[in-house]
Amino acid sequence: MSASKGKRGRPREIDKTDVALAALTLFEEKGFDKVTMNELAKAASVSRRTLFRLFPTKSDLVWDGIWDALTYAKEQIPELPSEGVSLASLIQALLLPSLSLLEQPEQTTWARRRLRIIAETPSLFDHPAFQEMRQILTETIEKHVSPTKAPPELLANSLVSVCFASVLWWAKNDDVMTATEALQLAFSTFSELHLPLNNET
Amino acid sequence: MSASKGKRGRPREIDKTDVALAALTLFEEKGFDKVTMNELAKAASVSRRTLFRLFPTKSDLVWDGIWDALTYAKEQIPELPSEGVSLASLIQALLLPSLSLLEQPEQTTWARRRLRIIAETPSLFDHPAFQEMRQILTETIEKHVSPTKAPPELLANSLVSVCFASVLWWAKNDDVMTATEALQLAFSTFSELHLPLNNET
DNA sequence: CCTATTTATGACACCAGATGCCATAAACTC
DNA sequence: GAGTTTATGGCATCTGGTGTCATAAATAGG
Repeated sequence: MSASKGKRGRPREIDKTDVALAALTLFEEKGFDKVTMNELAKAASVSRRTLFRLFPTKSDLVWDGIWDALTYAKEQIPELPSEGVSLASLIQALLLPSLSLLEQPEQTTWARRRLRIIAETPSLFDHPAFQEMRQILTETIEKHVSPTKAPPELLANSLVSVCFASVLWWAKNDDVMTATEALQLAFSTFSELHLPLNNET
Repeated sequence: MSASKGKRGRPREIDKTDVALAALTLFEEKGFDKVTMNELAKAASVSRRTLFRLFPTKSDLVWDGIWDALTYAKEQIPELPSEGVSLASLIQALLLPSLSLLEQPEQTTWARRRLRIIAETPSLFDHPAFQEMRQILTETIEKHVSPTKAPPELLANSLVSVCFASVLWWAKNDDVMTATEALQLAFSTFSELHLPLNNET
């Protein structure tokens, strides 16, 4: 399972997932902010320094393992028609499938535990990978989607946010509906919205 | 201008806004993360401890002064009809007016400077006041808005996120349109979206 | 088997944000 | 002027995060 593929040096002795799991449990018990890294290192029988090498930031202990979704979305971009894509198709081709990754039986238990911790900890709401996601989505909208009235960057950021909100909500209410259904519901509610536009030219 | 209203003790000697202004300038020059609190204290001729008393967190140096918008939204809630409000009316009554507060001539210059710094610094994307905003909006939707297909909490969180995205976008592109127009555009784009709903019962 | 290389690990020191504690200085009320 | 209230500053400490260096363990090659 480890990367012992003809590589030279000493192979990894510590299982990252074990450490992350111990961390998740502690976070659930005491709350993310109340758990210190020293404490965590002791609980996982690892030195503090090694813990930081495995997970450069405390937040990575929670976020690691959720980002397959992002990877998936990136991989699907080349499959898009080169132009004239509708926003709805973009959501269907990139966003919805990403969300449903979280619902794969293999991952969904861990993913929900992680997301519930995130939902309870606003300081975890942002993650560097989001920045990448916003930028990629902006570029994709600019290149592939037929022009809309709203600027691509605004759309991309809004889409990412609504996705995130949907996923967090799902993690706390997975008995009600799936993550993809939550996202669809959010958007369908917005579509029934008719705000008067004041175009003052 | 200071709160010297028949109050007892020693009056404030330091002008908070002066300190915040010096901070903003430094942030703009070097980037939020590259400015240290020690440095800042020296630049503002205040002791480190006093600086932290004035602004409990570094992020407050940027966020303080933007939250009149939140206060305004809270004040408007009692004015809502007790039930049967549409989501569109809610947006019009609470969210859009809050945004337009940022465009008041007196505040807009500072507000945009602050927001531009926030836009460039993902670690500033969340602020404790957002939590309050999400919760208030959730409760307001539950009590005043006629039931929608989407759960109130999901709607509230999405709305807050889209507002925030719109405001950030506006701060970077204030020459193109106003913040309220940006928000309207975002929603109107979403309205034209028709995602197929897969209700698998 | 021995050596050189690669890598994981751990101990130590250090920076930066944040907080608690205590002493002091400057008003303000009486 | 005496006592009270409040702002301020210095100090110590906690916590997340990083750099550095030495050491231990495993592998490839002779």
